[in-house]
Amino acid sequence: MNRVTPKIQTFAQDCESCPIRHRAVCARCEADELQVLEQIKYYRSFEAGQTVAWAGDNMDFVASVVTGIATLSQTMEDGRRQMVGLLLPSDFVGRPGRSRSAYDVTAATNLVMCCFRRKPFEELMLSTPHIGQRLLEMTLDELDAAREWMLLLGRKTAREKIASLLCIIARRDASLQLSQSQGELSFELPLTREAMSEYLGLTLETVSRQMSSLRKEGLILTEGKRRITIPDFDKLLEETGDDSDGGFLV
Amino acid sequence: MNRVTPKIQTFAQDCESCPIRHRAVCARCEADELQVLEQIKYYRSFEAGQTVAWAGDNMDFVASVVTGIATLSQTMEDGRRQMVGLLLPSDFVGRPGRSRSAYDVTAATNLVMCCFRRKPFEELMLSTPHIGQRLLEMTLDELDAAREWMLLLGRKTAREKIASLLCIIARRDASLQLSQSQGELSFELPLTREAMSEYLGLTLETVSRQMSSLRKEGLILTEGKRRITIPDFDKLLEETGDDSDGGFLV
DNA sequence: CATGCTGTTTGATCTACATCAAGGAGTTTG
DNA sequence: CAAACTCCTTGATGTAGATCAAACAGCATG
Repeated sequence: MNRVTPKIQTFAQDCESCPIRHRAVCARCEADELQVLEQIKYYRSFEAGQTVAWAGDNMDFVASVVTGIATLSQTMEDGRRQMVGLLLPSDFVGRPGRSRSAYDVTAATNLVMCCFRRKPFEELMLSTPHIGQRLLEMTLDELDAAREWMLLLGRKTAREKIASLLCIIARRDASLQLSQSQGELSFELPLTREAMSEYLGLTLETVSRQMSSLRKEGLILTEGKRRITIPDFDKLLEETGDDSDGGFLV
Repeated sequence: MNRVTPKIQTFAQDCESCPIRHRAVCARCEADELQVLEQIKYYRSFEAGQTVAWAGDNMDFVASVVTGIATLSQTMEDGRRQMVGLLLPSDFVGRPGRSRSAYDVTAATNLVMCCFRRKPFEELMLSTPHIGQRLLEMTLDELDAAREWMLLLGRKTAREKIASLLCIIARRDASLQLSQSQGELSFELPLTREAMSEYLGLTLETVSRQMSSLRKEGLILTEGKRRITIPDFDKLLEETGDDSDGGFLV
């Protein structure tokens, strides 16, 4: 009973050609739509730390992450920051119509995005119901993730927050590499301590202390600053405070 | 320059007949769709405190709030609770397909919901693109609200949290009653101190203390336990920590 | 090879909020 | 109209995590 994989959809089952959402199974792509998408799409690369869009920008494109990681953040006037979303490969950003809120979109690692110019994309959406359907599914998943995160932010301890984040990243990472040894997971942390703290509603010092504490207790192993190995995933999962079968998904 | 109203869509502009979303302007209702919706809809009433659906239930309906207020909560194994959504009249609950997460849905006040049986609703959605469109818009708004709330949960002080909540409820309430004296808002708090604490990630004692503190400073006036009057909305808004023009929407 | 520079760790101290505890105000109930 | 209930307030005390501060590790730079 391996609890790591079940909830994970791997790229293996994906529709490679659907640029909207590689992650999910897509059996509805039709040639002419894809052709239109082909015409309005273009790629953009960003270096780690570069800003994709500032809060308040009128983004003239919508995009999906091809490789790398981007973060979605809000900032208060006095500089307090809260990350509100983590964009991993196949995740989508941008919305039809106006958003009331404004987020910074920042590359956490080197990043490649597949962009679609907004206007033609919106037109395509109107004429192609299933693209709207797809976006609805994705948005509902994001909403679920945001609400899980609200529980984390509002009620979890620092230790539980860290454990939760590590489990989520490990899960997502494992879903990309089909090879994984039983129970043991190893991955490169894509976030600095500061970015983690912004995500978890903590300070970077607290993040560092909790990481050290997990390390001392043998729940995680580290090589250098970024390489993390989880010798026993289930054991770390117990530290998250989640129901044992709660399937987090970011 | 009245900052209270601008972001609020009033019922005045609403399409009364569209059961999906009264709040937004709907110019796309077509007779035959409405007829189908008519056939599959039914009303349910709940008393304050009653549970509409438990976490883990397979809800066999989707629904929109007609009158009253419902809350969406998650609970951890050890009983820690976090409210993740507040459903006000015209808000929608339920989703096509399965949700990974499970929420309790509870009536905070007496509640009337307009329900649609799930199966036929989903079928209607497939055959009627604009209903999906509408749901996408609503879901994106909810996602924005959830993300605003993440900022609140992760980074705001207790005082800022209370001020934010009061401003949000006052705004929503004002949008329902067209009559409002300049700057002064008065409303009935639909939540107990405990419910507020669950929403804000605080304890009920802290909520009570902060309310008292705001009262002592004259930022709010109270009659009994529930009636709140905000003599100067802008002043209270300054306590929220938000950008002055940040338009919260729940 | 010193000189930064960026990201991290660890320690000492402080504080906002939680926790524990008691009592009050407004109801419903017998 | 007492008893019991629910919801709220206020006080005393405890603590998780913030803040302040110093130093270190890995890298790039001149």
